Amino acid sequence: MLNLKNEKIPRATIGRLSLYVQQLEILEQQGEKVISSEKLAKICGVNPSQIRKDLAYFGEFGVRGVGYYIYELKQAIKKSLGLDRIWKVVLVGVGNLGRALLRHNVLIKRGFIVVGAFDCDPFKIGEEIAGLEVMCSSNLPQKIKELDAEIGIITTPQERAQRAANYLIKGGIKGIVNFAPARITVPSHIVVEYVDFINHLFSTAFQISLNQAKGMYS
Amino acid sequence: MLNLKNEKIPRATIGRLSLYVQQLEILEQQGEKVISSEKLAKICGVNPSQIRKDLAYFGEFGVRGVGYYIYELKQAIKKSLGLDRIWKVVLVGVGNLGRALLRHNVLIKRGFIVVGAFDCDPFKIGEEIAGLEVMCSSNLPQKIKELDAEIGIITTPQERAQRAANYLIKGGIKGIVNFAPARITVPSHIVVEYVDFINHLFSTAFQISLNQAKGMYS
DNA sequence: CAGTGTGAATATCTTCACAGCA
DNA sequence: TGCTGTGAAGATATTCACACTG
Repeated sequence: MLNLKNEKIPRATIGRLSLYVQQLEILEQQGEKVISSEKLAKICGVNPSQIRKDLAYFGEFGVRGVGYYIYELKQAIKKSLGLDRIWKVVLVGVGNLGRALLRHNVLIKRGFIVVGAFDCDPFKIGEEIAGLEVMCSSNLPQKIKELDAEIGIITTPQERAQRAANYLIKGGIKGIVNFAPARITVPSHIVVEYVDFINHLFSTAFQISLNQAKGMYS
Repeated sequence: MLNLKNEKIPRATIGRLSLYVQQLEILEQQGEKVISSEKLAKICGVNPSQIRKDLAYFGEFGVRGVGYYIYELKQAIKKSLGLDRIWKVVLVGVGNLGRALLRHNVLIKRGFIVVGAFDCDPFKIGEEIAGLEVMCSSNLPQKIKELDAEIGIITTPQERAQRAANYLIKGGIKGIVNFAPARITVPSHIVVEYVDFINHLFSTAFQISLNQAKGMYS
């Protein structure tokens, strides 16, 4: 159950909370118990007030004069984001990227369990990857209900992304994370997030070009 | 060579330009020649003025009363971003994700050629993936120079990200795209971009939880 | 007294609205 | 006439600065 003040939360805040959770987990592993917004800010590369503001959307988790108890803060953030439970996910498109995600333990580590893998290529159907048998995409609508999945990950090529989305929608999916370089159209009650890592390469290349133009490497 | 007005470009603009390029390429494949900011906006899911403003940072590419010539616009954006050439990239960390990126043709399609793959695991060194022989990470500093790479992609586990970064820095890398869930410290003249797709899953889960709290599915 | 929580100030980003050009 | 390019307005996001508290 979400517990939040009835302000709306900036998109950017959500992205950072994810970062905080990850860094808090690392600190926890290192045996740290308490951290100040200033130190956490340094680790995350953001401004300390930013952190305090971000957290304030959800409640008061800190102790004045002390800081934040790491374990409690992590739990509080996860609860605030609705991450205090397992989310069932189906993945559509078992290419290189899809396989990597299926085998990547980061999903399960963060509470996302892939309960079904789908592809439309007959050569891939039946193959077993990371303990899952690849199923035919056209079974998606029915399987989503059977498997009780709420989130769909699309890792198809660009031209098949919309079709994958259509299957997911028909199955009653609640949210889609789209790794394909294509916009998709969905009913407004379905959440869509786009993951586009090429733009980070573009951005890096651009910034390097800027530095070069400034004569930084000459 | 970059050609831009000497304003500074919003970060968010760069991210969208990447999106425009991809959509323009799709339109081009579909045989379209001209497009208005309004139509492109609809395709990209943004506001038309946004597109015009984004483009205005780099010059005047449109024709009033007509729109934008797709091919010319795409070229102009790529040139503006410094993407009118091939960028040589090295990849460090040949796990599931690293392999997927090496085999993923999207990199080369966008002008990024991986010229070297590195790992510190003796079992992986020597293995051939996508035509590249995996080399020992400790050779990075020397190899980066030999191969003339400018961008490093880090796909190691979290705890080895900083070491990978150190090797890259020693080799004189100009930019780093870090897929590992860890912040890294680098000298200020080196560009760093973080790719964190877990945050999109977090964000999706959170928004679904919000919808549920609003009783949207009840 | 160290460090949170927060209103107020600033900076940044987005959208509007319309002048101006093909 | 239709659509771009752009200043001005509006909306968001970030940072500052300090009152407040354990």
